[in-house]
Amino acid sequence: MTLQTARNNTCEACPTRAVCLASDVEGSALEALADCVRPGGTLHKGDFLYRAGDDADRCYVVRSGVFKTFTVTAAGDEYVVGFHYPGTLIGLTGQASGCHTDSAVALETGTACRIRLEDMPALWEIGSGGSLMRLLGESEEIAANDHINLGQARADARVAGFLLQLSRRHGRLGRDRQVLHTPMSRTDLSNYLGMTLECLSRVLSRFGKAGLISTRRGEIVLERPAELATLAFHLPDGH
Amino acid sequence: MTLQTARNNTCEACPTRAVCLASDVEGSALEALADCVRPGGTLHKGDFLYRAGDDADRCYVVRSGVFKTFTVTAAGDEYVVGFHYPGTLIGLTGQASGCHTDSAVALETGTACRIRLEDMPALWEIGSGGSLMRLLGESEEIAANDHINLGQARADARVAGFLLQLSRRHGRLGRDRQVLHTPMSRTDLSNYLGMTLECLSRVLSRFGKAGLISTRRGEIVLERPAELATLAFHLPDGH
DNA sequence: CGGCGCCTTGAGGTACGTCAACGAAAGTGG
DNA sequence: CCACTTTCGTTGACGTACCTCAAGGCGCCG
Repeated sequence: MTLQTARNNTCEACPTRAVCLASDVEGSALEALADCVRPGGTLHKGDFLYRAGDDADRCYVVRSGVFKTFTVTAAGDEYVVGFHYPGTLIGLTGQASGCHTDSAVALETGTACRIRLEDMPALWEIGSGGSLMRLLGESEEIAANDHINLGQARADARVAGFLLQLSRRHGRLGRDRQVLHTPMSRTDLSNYLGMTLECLSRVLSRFGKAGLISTRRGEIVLERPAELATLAFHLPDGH
Repeated sequence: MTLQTARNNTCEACPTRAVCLASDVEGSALEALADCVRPGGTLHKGDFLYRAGDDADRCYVVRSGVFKTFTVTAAGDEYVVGFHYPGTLIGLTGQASGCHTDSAVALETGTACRIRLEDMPALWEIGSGGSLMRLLGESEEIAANDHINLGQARADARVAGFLLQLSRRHGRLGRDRQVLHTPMSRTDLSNYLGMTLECLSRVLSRFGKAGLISTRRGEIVLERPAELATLAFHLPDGH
């Protein structure tokens, strides 16, 4: 690997830099940041970023692609806990016990940056502590949003709420808010949303027939976001 | 206020110290910690720790009592997002936007310590960064647990899962794992669990008649935790 | 004692889970 | 390139659990 390609892996050249740890960092501090935040190798669909039981001596920020986190019960059942797009901090679960309690797997080709816990103090010194707090706050907000969303009795409301949240995330990433990139399977999505595969399929079919959305492979297009919003719970501002 | 009573408010004298930021800190560093973590005044039932819209220039750790966090929709509907016992970090929501998106209110008399964001780097220097990560990780784990729990279709499973999670939290706090302190109203609890008040009441009645639990005012006693566990989803270890 | 929250219990409709079959798309081997 | 296999997604019929609406205890406080 040449120096040039190595440079391309730094925060300075990162396409998601604006929504990540480097958002408040300028100039020479960027180089210091590169010592703390190490991009990992390319992961392909099905590759694990980390597994349940691994030492939790670091956490990760998604750089590209989409990752799914999940836990497996003693009975072998899988529970999908989250879908993580670029600029999302993951891998904090297990900081309490010392090893990860969940696993993270790539849903498509992507990369993630590793942050070793021992580098955390340096991160604060560089001045990206504020960015770190922002990422932590976003994690909490997504979790809170999910909590409310899953508490909704109606499947329609849960699906609509998920689509709108994902739309907001797309907006923050500078993507088209109407064309949602959804590399996860129906099985994973229904698991995540706390409903059966069949129920999710029916809801999406209904939305499609009503002209609210259209579905392509690995993509869901919001044709009428405003009408979708009437189906979901509604928070005061662009939560 | 005398010096003595002031000392009683420090981490050194805190009853929940072992599960909080001070768990890894010894000796003189405890004094430095006291400069970062300031205990707030006593809050009584119904008092707000913070409100949606307040500047998010600090976060909080519950020191005593129980707090509830919730968001209010544009329509005025309240959604309970969490119940927070001593040793829990709250107030991170809003770090992204600059002001809190949820509110925190005391469910009974209690106190919370404030951590100003500007003191965060000092926290890391003192050496309690690891503790902070542990608290963050616990937040994430609770959120993940809630996500799975709420995804359960059966109300029985959701309630059983909640009771068992609360039991584990009691254990960490050194309390009796069978006698759960539950100062929240049925309305709040049903809201949190994503079901109606009536449904929750029926489930608790059923559990009571089956001899699994007994309910007193502000208390739920787990008579047969093992049988409750068969009703809830089951994670590999003491999650 | 009467008023008021809070919780409980009851009856009926609806939505989602379950079981099952079908259809569509991608990957495999000849 | 084409059948085969596998995986994934869709659609249908039925039972059950929860939501809705409604009435009835229980504790608290004036």
